[in-house]
This record gives sequence, structure tokens and C-alpha cells, in this order.
Amino acid sequence: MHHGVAIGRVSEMSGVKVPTIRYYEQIGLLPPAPRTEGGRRTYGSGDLERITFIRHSRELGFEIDEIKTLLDLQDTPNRSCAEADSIARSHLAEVKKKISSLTALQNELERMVEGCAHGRVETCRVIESLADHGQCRYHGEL
Amino acid sequence: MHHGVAIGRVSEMSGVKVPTIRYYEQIGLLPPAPRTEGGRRTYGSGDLERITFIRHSRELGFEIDEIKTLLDLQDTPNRSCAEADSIARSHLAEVKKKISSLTALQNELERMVEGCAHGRVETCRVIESLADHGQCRYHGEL
DNA sequence: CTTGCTCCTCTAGTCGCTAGAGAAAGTAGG
DNA sequence: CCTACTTTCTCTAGCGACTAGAGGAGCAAG
Repeated sequence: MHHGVAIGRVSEMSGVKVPTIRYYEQIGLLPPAPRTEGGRRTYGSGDLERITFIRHSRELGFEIDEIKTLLDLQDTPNRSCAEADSIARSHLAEVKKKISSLTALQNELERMVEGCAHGRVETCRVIESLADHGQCRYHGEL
Repeated sequence: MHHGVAIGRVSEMSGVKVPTIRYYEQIGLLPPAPRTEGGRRTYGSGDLERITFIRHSRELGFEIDEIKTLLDLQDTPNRSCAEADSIARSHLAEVKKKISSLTALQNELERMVEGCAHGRVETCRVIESLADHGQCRYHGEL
């Protein structure tokens, strides 16, 4: 009978690297995979789904702890999804903050490189901007 | 005579925490500060400028290695600022990429929370979106 | 049977700090 | 001068989310 696929195959299919999958198992994000006689991990389609879920969540910038909660929710579907909603919402708020912060940063950097006359460092706008916080329009975080 | 101010004072003035300043010295981003008889670090106005430069650069998202290069440039002003310009430019490119990636992410998250009917997890749009990468419009990195 | 690939465990390193322990130095008040 | 308090010192270890490497074993094809 065929029990499942090897870790390398799951890695290919999910796009998550082999050591990362093992790491996820180690920190309890994945259940311990059943092993072959020789001691190798085997995975089924449920595992692939779970790993894909994790990957997608990571790509979207969720932290491991948040993903743990999300996975717990997924495992017990007969519950209100208010928690998942609130996690996503607060994450969205963070993303919005990050975007506005980065946009301000972008403007500042553009000002810097536009002002550079490509001469000596002495008169370089880039260096100057970095040295003098006062003239900077960017005062965000991140 | 007065040699300079203490680390706590510099920390206040620069907005960089005390252990972080010591850390910067440790990794060679700051020169070893001269010490008092009792062995405490003392700083002058040049140091304050340098630390402020570092802080500003970090706020703008430059990495320590980039800041090292930038500081080296600043120390030898009689040189072309092409390098500083190129660092800033490539950093700007990264920031732009990040912004567009995060904007796509924002849209995806908005789709997720808007679709949530606040019912059971079974039918939760948020969980569903995360489980199924196929229906996701977001395929960026970060 | 041998070659070459995948897989195993384990430890240590990455980045940019941050936290804590325990001791010594400096400062203000009595 | 003594005490109490604050600041600073060094040192080690921890964070998150991996990544890299050593050294060894399993396994499939020729």
C-alpha cells in the first residue's frame, strides 16, 4: 500500500523548503509526521493542505502564533469565526500602517536621490539627508 | 575640563537605547568610546551626530552593512558620492516593491474580511482564503 | 554492488537588537 | 564621611523564523 509522499515531494508541491517543514513540525505547527520503517517522514494530502495554508499565511505576513490560532480554528469548524475575523482585521490594520509608513519613506528616498548632484560626498544630498534628521519629512516607524 | 557626556545622556538625545549604542560599538559601527577613570564611556558632539545618522538610516530601513558603507563615505568626503547614490537608489527600489506587494496584500485581506459572514468557521471566508491559494489574487513576496 | 540521491538528527549561525544578572562607579543628602 | 540611590559596566542568553553544515543512514537505478 502507499502511505504518502516524502518530504522532498511535499516541499516541491507546497513551495516550502524541506528544513522549514521539519522546523514547523519541531515547533508544533505541524503534527509529527508518521514515519516509514526506515524512519522517513511521510505525508498525505491533508498535510499538503495544511502546509499550503501555512505558506499562504506566511506570505500574507501572519506570524507563526497567529497561524497556530488560525489552524486551531480550522480544525474545529463548528465555531464562530469571529476570532479569525479579528486576527485578519488587526493584521489588515497593521498592513495599512506599514504601507503609509513606507510611502512616506519612499518620498524621502526620492527626495534624497533626486537631490544628488553626483559630485563629491561633501555636497551629497543623500549623506546630508541622513545626517540631518531635521530636514526630513519622514517621521514614521518601520 | 569636561570630556563629554555619559551614554544615558546620548541615548536620550539621540533616541537610541543604551544597550543599542553599546551594541553598535561592539559590532564596529561606532568607534570605541573613550572612557573615564572609572571606565565609563564618554561621548562628544561628533558621536551624537554619528549616532543620529545611524538612527535615521535605520528608521529609513537601511541595513547595518549599508550604514557602515554610508558612514565610511561620510568619513572621506573628498570622493564621489556615486556609491551613496546607488545604495539609496537600490533601497528605494526595494521600498517600492514592498509597497506594491503590501498593497496587493491589503486588497486580499480586505476581500477576506469583507467576505466574512460572521458565522461558523465552516463557511468563513477568511479561513477559506488562506486554505486555498488558487482563489487568491495575491502572489507577491513579503 | 556501487553510485548518487534523498533523507535523518544535531548543532550553530543569521540579523538587530533586548533582557537579565551581578558588580562597580558616580551623585545627592544628611 | 557614610549611606542610599541611580547609572553604568560586562557578560550571557534569548527573540523570530528560519538557514547552513556536519556526519551518517536509507533507498532506487544501473
